[in-house]
Formats: sequence, structure tokens, C-alpha cells
Amino acid sequence: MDATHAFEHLPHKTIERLSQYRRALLICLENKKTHIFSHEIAKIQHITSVQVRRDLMLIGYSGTLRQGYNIQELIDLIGEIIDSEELTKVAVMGLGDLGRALVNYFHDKRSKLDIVAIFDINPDKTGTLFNGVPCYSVEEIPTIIQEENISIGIITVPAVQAPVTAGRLVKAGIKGILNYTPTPIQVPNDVYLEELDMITTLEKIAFYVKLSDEKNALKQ
Amino acid sequence: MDATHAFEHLPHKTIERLSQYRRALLICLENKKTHIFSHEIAKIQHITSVQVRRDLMLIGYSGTLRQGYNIQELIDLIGEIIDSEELTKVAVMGLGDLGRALVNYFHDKRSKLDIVAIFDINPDKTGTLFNGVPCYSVEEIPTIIQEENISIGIITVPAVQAPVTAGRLVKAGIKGILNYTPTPIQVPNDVYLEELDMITTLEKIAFYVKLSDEKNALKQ
DNA sequence: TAAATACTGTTAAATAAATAACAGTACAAA
DNA sequence: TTTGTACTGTTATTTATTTAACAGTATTTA
Ligand SMILES: NC(=O)c1ccc[n+]([C@@H]2O[C@H](COP(=O)([O-])OP(=O)(O)OC[C@H]3O[C@@H](n4cnc5c(N)ncnc54)[C@H](O)[C@@H]3O)[C@@H](O)[C@H]2O)c1
Ligand SMILES: NC(=O)c1ccc[n+]([C@@H]2O[C@H](COP(=O)([O-])OP(=O)(O)OC[C@H]3O[C@@H](n4cnc5c(N)ncnc54)[C@H](O)[C@@H]3O)[C@@H](O)[C@H]2O)c1
Repeated sequence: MDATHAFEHLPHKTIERLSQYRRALLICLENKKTHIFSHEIAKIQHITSVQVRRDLMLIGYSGTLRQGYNIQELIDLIGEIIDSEELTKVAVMGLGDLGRALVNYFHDKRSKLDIVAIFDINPDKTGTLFNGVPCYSVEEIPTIIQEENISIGIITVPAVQAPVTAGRLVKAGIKGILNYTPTPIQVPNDVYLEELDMITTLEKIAFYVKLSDEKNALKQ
Repeated sequence: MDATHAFEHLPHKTIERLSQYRRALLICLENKKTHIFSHEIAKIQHITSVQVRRDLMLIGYSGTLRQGYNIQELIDLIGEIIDSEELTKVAVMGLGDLGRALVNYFHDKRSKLDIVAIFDINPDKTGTLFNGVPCYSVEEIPTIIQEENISIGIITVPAVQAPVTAGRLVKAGIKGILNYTPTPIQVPNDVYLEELDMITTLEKIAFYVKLSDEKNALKQ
């Protein structure tokens, strides 16, 4: 009945890549391309063509020999798998530099995800619209989250405020949280949590840069 | 001689976690804790204590039975492994909302990574200081990158400008790039590239939220 | 001083993910 | 026609990562 059920056991990494494939495919579509080969997708994503074909096999999509994959069809299929039928509503907690960047970024994206609310404690910000999205006070969290049926919260408040903000979201019945602050938070098991810190990413890059530097130094 | 050599084959995931452990440990240190158990670190990072102990085994660090790990020692050791001896210099490309958020975020972090330059095309921004960091014009990319010995570039320009910006960085001899725009870029093999898009992260969260919703619906 | 407890550290096993190998096929060129 | 080429799709293998199992031990409790 529901397509999702069959895709329950897709590898986590495949889910991520499907989202990335779609993003790339949408750009190709804008450039009036109608078909694409696995090795073209692979090049864009910095992976191998085998991996692309394997992912597409897992979702049961077949291309045409010598023509490749139909871009529009593939976009639609990926949508059926990873998107919800209804809009998934998202709230941004904290309208600072990062919050603004995220709301702006979303603004021109046509997507099944929609930022429909911002929450802040600063009275200069609450009650205003930013990019068409209303900014509410934190007192309104429970009512707005429930009335609007918001399922995902993005935390971009000052780091020390992250745990209390997460607590409010959980209490309001949020289903998923993306925490951008460097302060790790605790949530119940049934809330899907992702924490993403730039420092970790940069430190990883720095480590591998250092490693390759040292290898080059040895060669000489 | 150099400690790094022995740590060349650490799993990528371990490298990421070491950075995260350190971040958490620094907070603990501020709270006047001196020792910590593997299960405490695990809880903070949402992983198992076995994984923590295994990671620490891989880097050859031993704790004390019944006392746990010495936080300061562990922080220092992680630093020896993942940090470079000298400061790793970083440039931010594009001083928009996201660029500002990143520079601000770094500002109060004591770290071996340092944002020392910003590049922008907007003449209102070039020639100024933001948070103490000079903003240069894009023409100055080659000279500044080389003179300052900048090894990592963070791309936060408008998406369409990402490929040309990456090209300039590569030409200037950059070693690693973190691309925050949704436009995938191509770089030579010897440049370490990481691309990070919020939409992918959010779509993944949305997928697993949907999955768990459907499971709950079935149960009833 | 013996047993229970609460940890660490290591090896072994299981799981997840990526890669390789290769069979199949439409099309083009000879 | 036949052969070569350039692809897809699938299964098998390898590699990477996580988890489990458990041996070892300092400390407390009885
Ligand atoms: N993960 C990353 O890569 C990354 C990058 C940059 C910044 N950050 C982090 O993101 C967070 C936000 O950064 P920023 O530069 O936008 O900060 P900012 O200070 O510009 O903005 C914070 C906003 O949150 C609001 N706020 C404060 N307390 C609040 C509360 N309890 N509830 C709701 N709103 C509240 C403030 O009024 C302000 O508008 C910081 O924790 C920062 O460390 C993370
Ligand atoms: N990965 C994510 O999670 C995420 C989140 C938000 C935004 N983004 C992306 O990050 C990018 C920046 O977002 P923003 O909100 O800061 O945009 P912005 O428009 O506020 O800022 C862009 C800045 O880049 C400068 N610029 C333009 N062309 C340039 C060039 N060729 N060289 C140097 N500087 C140049 C502009 O003058 C401006 O200051 C966008 O591509 C956006 O899509 C990514």
C-alpha cells in the first residue's frame, strides 16, 4: 500500500545520497537535460558509478541502456520514497545569524519541507515576519507547534540555551531535532536527533590535510 | 618521531568522535570535573560506552579503574593526534549571513584552527574588519592565501558562485575545502573536500520521523 | 579475607557499507 | 551479420564500523 514500507530497510547512507542525487538532478533538469548516466551522477557526488547504480537498484529504479536514467522520473521516485505526503513543517529556534541564514536558504527551495515558524526571546524580533515566516515568543512554543503540526525543530540559539530549548521542543511534541549548537542535548528515544557542529567537520578536514602534508614531506 | 604517523589508520569515524569527545571534555573541565567515565562520555555523544573505550584504546589512552579518564590528559592527547603543531589557518569565502555566523562562532573558540581571512566581492565589505578578521577582495585571494599560509577554505558564497570560488581557492594552493553551498564542486584529488548541505540532513531527519510515525500508526 | 561491584581494555563476532566482478543488452561500426 | 563499445543491474567479495563477550582489577562490603 504505502511505498515507504518497502524502503524501510534502505541503508542510512543511501537515504542521504538519494537526497543528494535529487538535489543534483533538479539542477540538471533546470539545464534542460532529460537523461543522465550513473557515472555523471557519480562525478557530481564524488562517488563511484557502481554505488549510484546500486542505490538505484535498491529503490527499484531502472534506467535505459545507452540513455541512462530519466531525470524527472527519478526525481519523482526519490520524492515518493523520502518525502512525506503532506508538507513536513519545521521550526527554527533562535533568529540570529545562523537562524537567518537557514530561513533565507529555505526560502527559495521548493521542497516538501517548510520552515513555518521561528521562535526567539528577543522582543524586538518576536511578532515580526522574517522572509515571510512569523517569529513567535518562546511562550508560544507549545501552542504553535501543536496547532501548526510542526514535526522538526532546528536549534540555533546560543549554546547555553540549547538544552532548555530542546526540552521545550520535546515537551511540545516535536518528532525530530537538528541541533546546530556545540552543546550536546538529551532527548527521549522517540525523538530523532542529529547534531552537527562545524568544528568537528573542520577538525576532520584539518587532520586529513595534515596527514597528506606529512606524506608529501616524507616523499621528498 | 611524529605521533601522527601511528594514527594514520584510525577509522574516519573515530577521528570525528575524537573531536566531539574533546568538545564535550572541554565543557566538563570548565565545570571543574577532573575525571570522567566512558559511559558518561557515551551518554553525551549518544553512543555506547564500548565505542568510547574502543576509540580510546585505538589512540592508546588508558584510564584508571574506578576513576575513569583524566579529562585534561585526554584533551591533550586528542590534541596531539588531530591538531597540527602550528595553527591551521582558515579563510571564509563570502561574508553573508552564514559567513558571519561562522566567523562569530569561531571567535570565542580557543582552537588550533583560526579564521584569519574573509573574501567577498562586495566593496562595502572588503577593506573592513569583521570580528577582528580582515575582509579582502577576491583579487587578493592568491596573495593572501599564500602569504598567510591558509590551508582550508570555507565556501559560503551564493550557490552559483561556488564553482568559481572553489577554482580560485584551488589555484591559490588551498589544501582543504568545506563547501556549504548546495552546488557540488569539483576539485583535484589532492584537495580534501567536504560538502555539507542542511537540506540533506533535514530530509534524512524527515524520512526517519515519517518512518517512525508509520510504525506507530500500524501498532494502533 | 572473600565476595560483590563497577569499572577498563582487548579480542572476537556481527553488521553495515563499499567495491569488485561480471552477466546482460542495445546500439553502432565494420 | 558479427564484433566492439558503452552502458545497466545484480550477486559476490571485501572493507569498515559497531557491538558483544569477556578477562582483568581496584575498591568496597560483608
Ligand atoms: N554548527 C555550526 O556549524 C554553527 C555555526 C555557527 C554557529 N553555531 C551555533 O549556533 C548558535 C547560534 O549562532 P548565531 O551566530 O546565530 O547566534 P546569535 O547570537 O546571532 O543568535 C542567537 C539568537 O537566539 C535568540 N535566543 C537566545 N536565547 C533564546 C532562547 N532561549 N530561545 C529562543 N531564542 C533565543 C537570540 O535572541 C538570538 O536572536 C550558537 O550556539 C552558535 O554557537 C553553530
Ligand atoms: N549548507 C547549509 O546548511 C546552508 C545554509 C544556509 C545557506 N547555505 C548556502 O550558503 C551560501 C551563503 O548563504 P548566505 O545566506 O550567507 O548568503 P548571502 O547572500 O547572505 O551572502 C553571500 C555573500 O557572498 C558574497 N559574494 C558573492 N559572490 C561572491 C564571490 N564570487 N566571491 C566572494 N564573495 C562573494 C556576497 O557579497 C555576500 O556577502 C548560499 O549558497 C546558501 O545557499 C547553506
